Amino acid sequence: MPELPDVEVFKRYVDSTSLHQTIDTVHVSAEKTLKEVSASTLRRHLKDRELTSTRRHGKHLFLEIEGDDRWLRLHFGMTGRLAYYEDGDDAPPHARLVLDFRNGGHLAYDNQRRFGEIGLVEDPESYVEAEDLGPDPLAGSVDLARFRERLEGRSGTIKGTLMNQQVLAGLGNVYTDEVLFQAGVHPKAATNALSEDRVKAIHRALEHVLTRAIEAGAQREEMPDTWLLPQRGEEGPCPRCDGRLRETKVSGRTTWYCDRHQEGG
DNA sequence: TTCCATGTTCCGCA
DNA sequence: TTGCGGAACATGGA
Repeated sequence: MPELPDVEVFKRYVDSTSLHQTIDTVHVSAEKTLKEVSASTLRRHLKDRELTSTRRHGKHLFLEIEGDDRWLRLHFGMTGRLAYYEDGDDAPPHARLVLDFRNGGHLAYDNQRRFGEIGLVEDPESYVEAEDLGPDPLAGSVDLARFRERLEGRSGTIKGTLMNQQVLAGLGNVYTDEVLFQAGVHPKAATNALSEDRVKAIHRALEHVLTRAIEAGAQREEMPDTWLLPQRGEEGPCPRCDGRLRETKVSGRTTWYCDRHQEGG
């Protein structure tokens, strides 16, 4: 689930539930999820403090800790999510980090698998730089010229390029398929052979898909039925043309595309 | 039981 | 040397 739109929805969720409340107790389990920090250090940085703001870059969510010199960093892997609750019975089943607020609320980072990451970083910018993450496509800095520049010199498939977090931060398997579907470009098209029009179409689809998906709360069932996403998982008629939706593998990932209107493979 | 999964990392190869 | 693509990783559901 957690690609850029999902993480943006998590960000807004934290903003509306968990800011400006004093953290009373910090529960940490499954320490393998911890990256830059030990459980005791994490507790020390969070206890008796408040979260004051949030930032997102690609699939990473950063939470500012009031009066502290570190930000909490959350990455959701394939199955991570957040849950805010007041009644302890509503605690999610695989909570790896729970913040108990003094007002009685709880914010839980839940992750069934161990692919996610919890860390403390100096600030979002230095983390992004240290990890060499590409620009966030919704941060306003990726206009067409910048986008073209990011694709320059890439020799693989367009799908592989778009999923590369060093090229652009935030696209994963599912939304990359959606972007290419809407742009009418085959996922196996060679990045360095794309025409200017194709690059333009991908850029346009990228902004549209991400923005619209966030508006839909990143809920698949809320997305337009002219999209690939709601039909993903079953070979059938394309909602945009007379073609058929097919499954294949690109860069080792299951890939869905229309065999008619997505050209260039 | 076997296969598959929205994530990243690692290894072999060009 | 660099970058690409597939395998591996952990865990549970279909």
